[in-house]
Amino acid sequence: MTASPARHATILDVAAAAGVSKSTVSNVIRGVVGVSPDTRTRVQEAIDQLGYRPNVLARQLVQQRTTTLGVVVGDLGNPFYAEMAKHIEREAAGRGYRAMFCNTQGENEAELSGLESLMEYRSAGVLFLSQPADRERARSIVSGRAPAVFVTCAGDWGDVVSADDDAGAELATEHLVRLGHRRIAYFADPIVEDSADHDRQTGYHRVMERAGLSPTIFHWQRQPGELLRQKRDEQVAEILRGRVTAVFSSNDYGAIELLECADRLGVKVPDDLSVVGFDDVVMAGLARINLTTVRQPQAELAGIAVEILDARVNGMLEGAHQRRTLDVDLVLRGSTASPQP
Amino acid sequence: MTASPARHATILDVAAAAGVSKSTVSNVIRGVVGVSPDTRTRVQEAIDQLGYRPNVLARQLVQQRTTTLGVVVGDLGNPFYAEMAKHIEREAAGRGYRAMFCNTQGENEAELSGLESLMEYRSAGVLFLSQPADRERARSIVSGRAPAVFVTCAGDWGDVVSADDDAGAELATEHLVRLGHRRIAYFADPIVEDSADHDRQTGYHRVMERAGLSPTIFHWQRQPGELLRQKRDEQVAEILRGRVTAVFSSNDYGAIELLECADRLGVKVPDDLSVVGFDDVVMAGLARINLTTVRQPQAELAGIAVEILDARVNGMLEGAHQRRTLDVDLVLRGSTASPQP
DNA sequence: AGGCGCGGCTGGAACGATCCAAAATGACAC
DNA sequence: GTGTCATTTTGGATCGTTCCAGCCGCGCCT
Repeated sequence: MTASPARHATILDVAAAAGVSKSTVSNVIRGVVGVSPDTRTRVQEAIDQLGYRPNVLARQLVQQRTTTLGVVVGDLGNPFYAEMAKHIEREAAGRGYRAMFCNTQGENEAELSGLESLMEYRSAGVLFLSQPADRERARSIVSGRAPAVFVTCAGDWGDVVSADDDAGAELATEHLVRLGHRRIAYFADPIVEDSADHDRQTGYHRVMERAGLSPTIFHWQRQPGELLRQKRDEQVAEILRGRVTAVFSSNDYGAIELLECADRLGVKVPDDLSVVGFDDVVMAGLARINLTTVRQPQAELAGIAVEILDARVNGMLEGAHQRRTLDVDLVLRGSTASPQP
Repeated sequence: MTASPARHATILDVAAAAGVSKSTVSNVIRGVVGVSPDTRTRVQEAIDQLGYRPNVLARQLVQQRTTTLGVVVGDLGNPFYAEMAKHIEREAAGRGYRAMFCNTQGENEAELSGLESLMEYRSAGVLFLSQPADRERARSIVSGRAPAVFVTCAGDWGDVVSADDDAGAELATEHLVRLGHRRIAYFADPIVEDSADHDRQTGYHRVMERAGLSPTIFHWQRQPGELLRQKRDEQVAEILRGRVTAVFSSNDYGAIELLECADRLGVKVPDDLSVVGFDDVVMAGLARINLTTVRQPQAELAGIAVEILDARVNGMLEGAHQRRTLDVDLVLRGSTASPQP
């Protein structure tokens, strides 16, 4: 049970063992027609006996194409991205791709070097789960080398698959307006200035205007480490002092953060404050969180994204970038109610 | 802005552009000494101008080793695994590896084909984040081809990096005993029969015995789809009828599940029922969850796992399998209290 | 002047597959 | 026995690198 020599059998080893040429072994592996049944079984036996596994590197080198999908994700620790990553991995595997993840943690450096690395691996395509921070450089690294698909984020140099952020924001904001709220704030995401946020903000603005209400945009402050919690509480206390009675958060992550602050500050949800999120991560459905939110069809988003990327890779889809927008639903839970008089 | 030809420049293109041989370009790329500064800058300019990126496939083919780490994970949707995946990706990237994830969703088929695929990619090593279901076949696919490291799970054919599950279970159970609980149940994980679960169960048993209490083991039933919630509630109601006042769950995921059931059944935590988890996922620290749990040092686990794998890959670590066990802490939160009289 | 050493550069042989054109084989008709 | 044709099988070129042995030119020592 010592360390192994890690010696892999090659196609030549198999050929020798089966008494045929490497080409014949190759034909068997690839399942081409025109190999006699007799030879086929003989080769197959040699393969099994040697535990031969074709070297994908060599194959991809000669074929000039890979089955590697690069996935750039901002934070796998964020449940929404983790869930999306899961779906994407499954979809990719289902179509014969392997997913290579780059978790950038919002660091520009990590993102760019990750992308370069993905290109060096000759990834067949790149999937962005979060908007690249330095979009010009990201573009110059990828564009012209691999097709890109942006999932739930913006990108003007690739296909875009996203939920209907604008409509979702309308649903959420209208819900709050109908409940009778007048001072409704929008909590933007601090980490990325992405299009999802932008479109949600647009939807929010439109509904507010229609209802004759004045919008309030709130940005979480980015603070490192220990100060974070206290700082956030201060921020939230500040905004609540403005007698805001309802908040629409750009995403569930922020909404849950807000619920935390509210709990610490002794603000009752939904009695003193209504909160609506966006994403519908699994956690939002927990009885203890019970967050009213806008559901994004995660599995469908992942499925369509990989489908489009696959089509691009195989040249089945040429020309202008696609933009697919999926419908969203408002999921009513316990974090919203009519304001107290 | 049309679809691109996806043509990559090769080392020969660079050589031609710089007026040198491919070998010289290769020397520049690899940063070997013995290239004149003049030539170096000329080559570098050609590289920049052509946007040349070395083809990792070709390099790895000739070098007979890759910088790809395969990561097998049961469920990226599970926060604990997602968080571990994040740390592992970061550690791997820090050491120059790229992580290829296989998310198996507990399906044996997906696991084995994923492993075979990882071997076809000639992954330098394989990291198991969840115990392989079919360990014999998993072993036969990987063993002798790539070193394996098992993180927070069992494996007798590779290095093991895990938290001190036994001691953690003791901490958790002792905590409940000290609070005055007599009927303390252990909730095992349904999905994997893994060593983490096993060791935690052992620690639980020991403490129970020492305290002269009789152990109760509870297994979540695996039920697909809609029946799930109702079925679980029934199960939990059943166990509570046995006048259990405290539960130690094999992991946070299950503990949070249990909190859910308790909420639905109108059982008050911690008044009617104390709950202790294991892992300390981020979610456990939310005020709304507020779960007393055993903290696993996730980042350290990931760091050491990748470090060991790296050492194996580079032949710096030969011979017997290592077993590293990291200390854990009990994190006291609000889900535990003395039993009501 | 000739030999030596050395820094700088280069050509060619791998690596392990694919894939195509061509060769081998065999069956069958004449 | 020879020619034709379909079916199998094969050799060799190729993909883009690394890496090693060897080459070239130049300055220096004797």
